[in-house]
Amino acid sequence: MNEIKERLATYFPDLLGTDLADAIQKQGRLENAESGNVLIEIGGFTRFMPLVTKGAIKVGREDENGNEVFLYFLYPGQSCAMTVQCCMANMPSEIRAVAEDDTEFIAIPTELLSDFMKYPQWSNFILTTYNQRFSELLRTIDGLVFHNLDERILDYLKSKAKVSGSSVVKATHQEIAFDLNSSREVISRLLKQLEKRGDIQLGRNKISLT
DNA sequence: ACATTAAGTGATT
DNA sequence: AATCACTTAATGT
Repeated sequence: MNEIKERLATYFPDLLGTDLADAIQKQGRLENAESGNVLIEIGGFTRFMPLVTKGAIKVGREDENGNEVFLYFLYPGQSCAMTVQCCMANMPSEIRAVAEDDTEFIAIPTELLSDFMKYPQWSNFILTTYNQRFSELLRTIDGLVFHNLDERILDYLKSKAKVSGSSVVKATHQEIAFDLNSSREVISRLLKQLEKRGDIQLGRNKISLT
């Protein structure tokens, strides 16, 4: 049994069965990325669609002034709905995808995507990931609309903790500010409040969830 | 010991 | 909540 099929069985069991798994095994490639590697750049054309099998991928957007906004994380068993959208329409990417951790994924060449739609397992999978992303986006938008920056920080930290599997998050206030499109000072002050409330504990370059 | 980088603070808008 | 100007604290060389 080859590596790709093993990964599918573990993280994408719904895709197993019939010819689909064979096609993925044959045409897909197992790839690794180091933490910080940019997988998809804004305005770039994507050559593959990633199925995450290890680590996590951070997906973000940028406004016209170059401010970056964090959208969501992709975990093992998930994929990027945006890729499908812009690949099928042959449009440049609207988002940026960066490996948050040392990450492994199955890369599926984009030219196969429309072809894969003939497999019911695949079209179902696409619909499911679409729904998941949509829900996550709604949550993020809620935070934006209601200006609950402290809540957003907490959410962000929890997500990060999930990625590393540890309750200690390694990040500087500046990095958080960048991801949440805020300023370092504001993040520092809000983090201080959260610490006073007992939600977190601050250290240099690290934050512990409690 | 010194330079660099992260974090804290007060004032202003 | 953001920005500025500055201070203080931690860390690397």
